[in-house]
Amino acid sequence: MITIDQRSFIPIYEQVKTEIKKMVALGALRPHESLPSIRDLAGRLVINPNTVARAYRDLERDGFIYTQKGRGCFVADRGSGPPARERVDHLNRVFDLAIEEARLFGLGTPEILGLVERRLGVSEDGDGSEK
Amino acid sequence: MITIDQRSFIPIYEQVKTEIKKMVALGALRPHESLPSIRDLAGRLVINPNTVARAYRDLERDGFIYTQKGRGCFVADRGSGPPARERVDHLNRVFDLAIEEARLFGLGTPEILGLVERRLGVSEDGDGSEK
DNA sequence: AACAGTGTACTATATTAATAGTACAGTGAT
DNA sequence: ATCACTGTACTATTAATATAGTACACTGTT
Repeated sequence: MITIDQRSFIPIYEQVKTEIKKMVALGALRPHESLPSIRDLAGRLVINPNTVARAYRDLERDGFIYTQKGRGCFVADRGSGPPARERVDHLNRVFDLAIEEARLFGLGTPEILGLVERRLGVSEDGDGSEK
Repeated sequence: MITIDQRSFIPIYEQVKTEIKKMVALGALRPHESLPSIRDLAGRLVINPNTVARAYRDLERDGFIYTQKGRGCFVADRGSGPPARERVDHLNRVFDLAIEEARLFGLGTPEILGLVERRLGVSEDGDGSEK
């Protein structure tokens, strides 16, 4: 389920937004399915209801969910939500940052490609842990 | 050189710390080499000297640099600094997270590999911007 | 001695994130 | 109507970040 890192620099409401968006993108939450209520989610994450409300408010503003007073919050229809274009841009940013780290570490293009291939193999089946 | 993202959720002093640590790890800054003075770096990054001082103070506490009043700050002599093993683990974590995002987006292994190849091309020479 | 540059140490202020608490209005089942 | 839920809207407070400004002590050069 949704998890929160209290010690992260990323604001909690941003973490909640990211987790919800991930679950929608994954299909773990389907269109028109109801989200946990503000107070319920706040209770489970042991955070303030205001913080969850802030996250839900942002998500509605960005078209990921819609709310009905007195009823709850629901996953929006896929047509809405951010266009694929923005998500592609985001993905590119994520990989650019990873690549930058690798270059700072001194890796060249072929080494980075090899690293990714290895990690892709790892994440194909396993749980991501090596050891 | 060092760059700062004013809109990031990561505190500026943390970004400064990370950049300095990266440069040390890379060898761009060598042991006993002098760091930019607090006021100088603050001027170049257009941030408050107090913020740079905070970063340097943390770096000294963690053993990455040492300071001499009236003279400046210098890179610590380190067999210390994080061992290569930890840095490799870190790099793996960074790429695992990026790959997870890509999978959540619905990309398969070959698509992810293609994406990385494209981004590698981008970061090879240019400034990272597309359009 | 004078000076410029260094780190250090304050005070004060503004902003944001997160909390606590209260209150109100809408929904649906009883 | 009542009740238990829902979202919403406030106020107030705390903590962390970042800023501005001032001052002081130390170093090395002149």
